[in-house]
Amino acid sequence: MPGSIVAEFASRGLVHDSTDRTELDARCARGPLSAYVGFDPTADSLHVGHLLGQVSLRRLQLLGHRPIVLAGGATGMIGDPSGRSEERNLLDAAALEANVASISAQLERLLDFGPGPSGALLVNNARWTAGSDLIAFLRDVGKHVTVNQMLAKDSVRSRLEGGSGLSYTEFSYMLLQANDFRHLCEHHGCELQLGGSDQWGNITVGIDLVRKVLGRSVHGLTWPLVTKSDGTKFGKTASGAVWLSAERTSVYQFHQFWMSLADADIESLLPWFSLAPAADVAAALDVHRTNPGARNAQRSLAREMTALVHGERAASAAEQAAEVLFGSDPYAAGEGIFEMLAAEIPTERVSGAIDPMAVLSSCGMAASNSEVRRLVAQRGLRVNGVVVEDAADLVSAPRIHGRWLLLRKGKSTYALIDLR
RNA sequence: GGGUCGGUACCCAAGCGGCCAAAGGGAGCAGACUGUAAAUCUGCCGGCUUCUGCCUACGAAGGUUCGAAUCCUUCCCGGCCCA
Repeated sequence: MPGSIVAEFASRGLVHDSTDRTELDARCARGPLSAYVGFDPTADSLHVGHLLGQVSLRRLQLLGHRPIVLAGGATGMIGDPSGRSEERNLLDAAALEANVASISAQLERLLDFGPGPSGALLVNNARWTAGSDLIAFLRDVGKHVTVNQMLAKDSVRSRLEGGSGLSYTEFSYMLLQANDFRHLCEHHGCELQLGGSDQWGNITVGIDLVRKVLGRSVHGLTWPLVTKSDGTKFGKTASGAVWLSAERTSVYQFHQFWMSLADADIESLLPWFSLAPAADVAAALDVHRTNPGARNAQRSLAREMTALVHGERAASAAEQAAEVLFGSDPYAAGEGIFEMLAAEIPTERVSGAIDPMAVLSSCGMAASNSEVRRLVAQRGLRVNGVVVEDAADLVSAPRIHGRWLLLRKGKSTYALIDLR
């Protein structure tokens, strides 16, 4: 007997809006159901902004239900106006197709695509939308949705009121999404659509369409928007989005992203993202509250998310790297540790004489010579844990294990120089 | 098409002939305090530099002037109003 989605999501504060919960509960009790989350493949990697959707599907899969991930190969060509103040750039079909392909590899680590009633499914709406004919679409889909309904959606209204307007193309987005739900219900028995709260409008259009076309009653559930207490956008750092692809965001950086979450946010983020049982999460938060300085909640979420996305081994490597960097005397660390660190933090191989300015800019520590001077003057640069008083100190600093120099800028920006 | 207001550094925004690499705010970087957090305070924040200057920059191109982000001409782009 699969578990209750409502109970599980509600206990974690993951329900923002939902259709009738008693009905959905009753449906869960009857057996596994299929549920879907969509994403627009606007890049060749997912980022942490997408992760809650995927984790939610995993959560539901662990309850015994079947997750369907929908790649918006067609809708990505349109652009969802929800939560956007301006029209987006349109991507071409080939780019979207390539993106879907590389993202599917990432999804395979997050979800179990094996056979069985709860095996995950990846679908691309380009398959059933790209070749569809306009007249048929207008008759089969457009006929069932009134413009009055569409105009009432927040996403549309805010754009109309905001003066920026929206194109007919974007206006049609919700119809395509509704049709996706209809397609998935008809061909894959999908009965639930999940999404962030900004998707609620689109989801309800789909539910109505399914009822009218297929005469079936399906469900929708949204989670709250992931926000941060300081008002900045979740998943964005100064250097841009935090990606799931190790090529775009190193495992170490990914790990540090979770590690450095604010206390004010971890209380909601831990239950949202962690797949551990609610009781365990509550216990972890209790520990955290008694000693927030230990950052135990952040540490365990960082570990879990890194392991989920990059695997156990990469996660412990990142964790160990962080421990060396933020812990002890670098000279005390074993030789093997540095080999590992080199894979986690920016590392610059240098042969021959060191040119301090060149090295610092090539390893990404500083963008210009004057920045190096500034940094040194402000005592913000360390080699092997010792403050650099003069850029020349870089040349004279003793090499760890005869080979390494560990650079540190400020508190938490590191780089290695390999002088082998 | 006509009118009008505007385009200043990463973003917002002041300046409207010299004292302007350009006020103020935000972002960013560093320091102090801390807990790899938040808040707060301090410094830096175009590039190069012998730290003294030099170079590049106020939408673009020309011009006036000893001197222009500031004045003139043309062009490009955006907002609003009228058609």
